[in-house]
Amino acid sequence: MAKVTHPTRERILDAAEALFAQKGYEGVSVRQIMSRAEADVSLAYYHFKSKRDLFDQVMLRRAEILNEVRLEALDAVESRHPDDAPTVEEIIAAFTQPLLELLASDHEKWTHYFQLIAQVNSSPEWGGELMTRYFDPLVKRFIEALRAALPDCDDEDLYWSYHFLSGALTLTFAETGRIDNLSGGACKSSDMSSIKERMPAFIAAGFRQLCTK
Amino acid sequence: MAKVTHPTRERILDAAEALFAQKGYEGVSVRQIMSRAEADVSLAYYHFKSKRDLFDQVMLRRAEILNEVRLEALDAVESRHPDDAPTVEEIIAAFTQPLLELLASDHEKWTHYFQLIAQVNSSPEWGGELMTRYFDPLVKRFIEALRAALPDCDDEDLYWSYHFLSGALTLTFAETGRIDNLSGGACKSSDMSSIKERMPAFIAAGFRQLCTK
DNA sequence: ATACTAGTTCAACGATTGTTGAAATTCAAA
DNA sequence: TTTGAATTTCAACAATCGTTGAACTAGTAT
Repeated sequence: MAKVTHPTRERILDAAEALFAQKGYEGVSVRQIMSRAEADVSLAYYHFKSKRDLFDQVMLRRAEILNEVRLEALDAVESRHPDDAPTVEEIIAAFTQPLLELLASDHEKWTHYFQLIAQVNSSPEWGGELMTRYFDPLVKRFIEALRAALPDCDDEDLYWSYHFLSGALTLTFAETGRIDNLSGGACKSSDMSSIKERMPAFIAAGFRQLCTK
Repeated sequence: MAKVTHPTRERILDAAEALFAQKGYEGVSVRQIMSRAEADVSLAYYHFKSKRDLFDQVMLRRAEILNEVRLEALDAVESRHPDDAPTVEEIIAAFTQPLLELLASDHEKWTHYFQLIAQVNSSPEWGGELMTRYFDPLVKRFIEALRAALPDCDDEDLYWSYHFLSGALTLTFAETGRIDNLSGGACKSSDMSSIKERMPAFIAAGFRQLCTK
């Protein structure tokens, strides 16, 4: 299933991903990317149409993987409930747990990607369009699952709840070091087990509060 | 109390704020800023030391105001509870309500500022340091108030809960249009009364879930 | 050996970047 | 009216930007 892609192309994507995540799209030059990829500048324009195309391919590469594993996780939860609906916690966990597993498989690269996503998500220029383009079909499936777990919930409450989830999630996985500073070291951005224990519970409680009764 | 500042300086700050919010620090040139401010390029370096200094002053200008009004809101809530502790909802509302009031006073400029904050907050390069620099003292006061409202809560749960709040809050006030797209128009990013009704309830429920017992 | 293609290198383009020094202007104080 | 400081304009600097065309190499198929 894994596509056969050129190794140089992958190196360029990795370098671009890391640098875009750190400094943002405009904060990085094609030359910096190609220097990190240890390849000539013009190779960027052999493998990609433009800087913007390179950025889009960075976004797309892991979005496909992420959507796939999240979908599997949701399917798994639903097949465990052939009759009744899964709980809110189970659905939220199916939404977040795959991120933790991907991080465990290759922390560095996936961290870069999640940092990039966090910045894209909160950018007024790109947030609305790009997140929609890459993640909407999957997100809509999750929202449908949540609707089933929360009968009598109206759409507005559901969408706003998901929006709050989205903000909390993207910031948390961006590992900005903010919580490390704020807590004086008591909490660590990179402490994934802390996140796993707390985020689904916190978010599920919010959903229930807003979407019940 | 309002400082006497040069009108040109304010115009530059407004222009920079709007453009930084839209395209990010590196996505905007000093020339673009000064063009929007309708002033000569070199005036930027008369009123500010550098592009980076201009950025810092953009951040600082409204941070001072924001910290002030939030502190007043927290004081007001606490003085309404001379004996017992305020509820979690009241504290969260004191944290979010001032943003709504500032938006009501000058929607355009404060929206730009909140968009900027959202991007800074989720940037791995700046998020940790800048948010700490500009908002830590106030945030720590809110966390102390929350601790009083949530006895037996340990620090880790408290800090992680605040972190989730921070992500949800900054994304929501960035008005990226994401929820408009996702909901097919059922929800609007700019619908402040929807936010007012839902965010404190959602967040407070999360705090209680994590920080109770 | 020849031809062809995919991959790579080198050098350069016009445009734009942040920044600066000096000259010109404005305007209140002396 | 003259002085002097605050503000603004103009022109330019070296550096870097995204992008491109032409030449070169490597490897495969004829």
